[in-house]
Amino acid sequence: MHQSIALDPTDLGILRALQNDARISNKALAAEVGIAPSTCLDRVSRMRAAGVVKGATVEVDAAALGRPLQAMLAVRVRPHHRAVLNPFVGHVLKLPETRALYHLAGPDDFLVHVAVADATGLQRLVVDGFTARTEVTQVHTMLIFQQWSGGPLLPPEPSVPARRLTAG
Amino acid sequence: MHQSIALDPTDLGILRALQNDARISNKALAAEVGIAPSTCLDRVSRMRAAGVVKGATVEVDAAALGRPLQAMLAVRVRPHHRAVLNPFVGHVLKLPETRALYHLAGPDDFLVHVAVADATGLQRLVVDGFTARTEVTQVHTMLIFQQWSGGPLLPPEPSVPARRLTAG
DNA sequence: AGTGAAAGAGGTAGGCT
DNA sequence: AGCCTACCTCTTTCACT
Repeated sequence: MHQSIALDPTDLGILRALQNDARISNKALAAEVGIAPSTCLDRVSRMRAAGVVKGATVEVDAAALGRPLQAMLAVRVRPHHRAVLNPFVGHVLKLPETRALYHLAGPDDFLVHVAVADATGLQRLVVDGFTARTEVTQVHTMLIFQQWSGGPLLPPEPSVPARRLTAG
Repeated sequence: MHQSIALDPTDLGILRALQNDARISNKALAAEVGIAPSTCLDRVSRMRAAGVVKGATVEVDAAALGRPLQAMLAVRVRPHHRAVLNPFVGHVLKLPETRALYHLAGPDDFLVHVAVADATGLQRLVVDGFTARTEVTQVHTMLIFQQWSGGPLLPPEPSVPARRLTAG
């Protein structure tokens, strides 16, 4: 871990392809970046070992699962002690409605991305899961109308042929 | 699309396993939920066709790619016309720094999750990519200290054996 | 709908250039 | 380091229950 590896344009091509479709076969991946399958396997293994490539996951349609309503909750927690923050984080991650959690710098301490069945479910989540807790001083609920994901995550300045980077 | 399918506990097990590791082999997946590989293949195909399971993607370590600084930008856009919103969305999705984009109900219209190399990169992104645009009236930058992802996304009330659900 | 078997394709390791 | 080959496992189809 925290290992330093150099990513050349071939590695970046692999990264891009894997982010577009994590289930691509190694053979097809190798063909796409123009190397032999065995070489490709080695490249991917090294990027996995370095921590550049982490787990693969499928995207699931929240609406199709009966959770068509999504929201961002901006939460303020007091006091800002580890003894308070850590249990709060653990609690939020245990909630089945939680999709993502962000610890922020700013007036709002946390942003929680949640998916619920309906307005009643959202109300119950906010009241019972957040404002009921003594460390939570404020919750702002922002409904999500629509969401998009950005393109594949790549290094800044893609024109540079090879950079020494640190995995972490 | 928008097809109605029933998800039984076996389907939910498949969903959970695929969200934990999208690259699991079909054979291992079938063993995990206790069905034959051919049956498992059929289940996954139907969930893909129904839109419940969408594309698979690998998680990439932003810090390892030279983008260790992440932030949420709360953006206000005026006026709220499609002729204004659509080009703004297109612009944001084209930025290489964009990881996700959310259209919200509330005083802030959009939340943009971005990953940059350093504070200078963040400043340039905010100034050149957002406040420079005439439709953008305000940008609040919130640094992300740490982030977590929730568990596998599953239907509400998991005790119900089978529900009729709508993909979309 | 679920299964089992069989043909075909792909993954993976080792040695070589 | 990259590649080729050979083995071997897995995927996928199809007839059957």
